[in-house]
Amino acid sequence: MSLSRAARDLADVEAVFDALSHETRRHVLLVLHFRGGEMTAGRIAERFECSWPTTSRHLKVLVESGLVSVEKQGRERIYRLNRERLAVVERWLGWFERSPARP
Amino acid sequence: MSLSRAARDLADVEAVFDALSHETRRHVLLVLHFRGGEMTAGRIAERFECSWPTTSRHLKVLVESGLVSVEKQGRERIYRLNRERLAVVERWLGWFERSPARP
DNA sequence: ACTTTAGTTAGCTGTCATGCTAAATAACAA
DNA sequence: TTGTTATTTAGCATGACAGCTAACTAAAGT
Repeated sequence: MSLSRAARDLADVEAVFDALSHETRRHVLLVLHFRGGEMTAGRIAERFECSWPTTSRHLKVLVESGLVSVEKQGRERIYRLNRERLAVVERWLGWFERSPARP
Repeated sequence: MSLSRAARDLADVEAVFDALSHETRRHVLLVLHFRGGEMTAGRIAERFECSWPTTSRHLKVLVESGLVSVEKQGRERIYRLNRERLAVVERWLGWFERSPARP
């Protein structure tokens, strides 16, 4: 059973904003971006204070939000930034450009 | 003792993304926008399922993030959308437009 | 086969957010 | 002053989340 378009959009917004609500996750996205868009889990984790499993879970949240994707390569996992996915945020902000109904 | 600019920026991003992480709060902002930018607490609350105190707390979070401000008028409180504050999000997104360091 | 390397999953814990109801405040109306 | 309306604060219960360590999986090296 598939969701309506509106419901899907809402779920996207939910997932993306939820992922962005944690400083570590926002930071991961920036690190990914400034390192060229892709890195292995290990190279990401070594840049953060928290334990590796904790970072791993943050990455999972990011993947589930669609902001990042993973590809397994040998025993490594390569995380890749999906820049286009940030459009979810831009689209949401776009509502505030539309002129409100007048009183 | 004042925070450095960078620390203030970081705190702003934190507060704003945190405020935006809850669907109800995002919804409040949209309602405010489409109703012309300002509403009393009561008129906001009546549009939401959750109890009035719960909405009230959401409003508080929004105010603390700077996305909304309040003004007391008689026994009512008027909540006002601060559209410019959404620039915090835009600025953050702006990082991803900057070209990453090349490898 | 055994070890090392890369990374995730499981399970636990403490903290914090969210929801509720009931009580408090504060302005206005009678 | 008593009551009513508007709204917040207090206090509590529940649940989600983030952190940790330990255990697990899976690929690669020896």
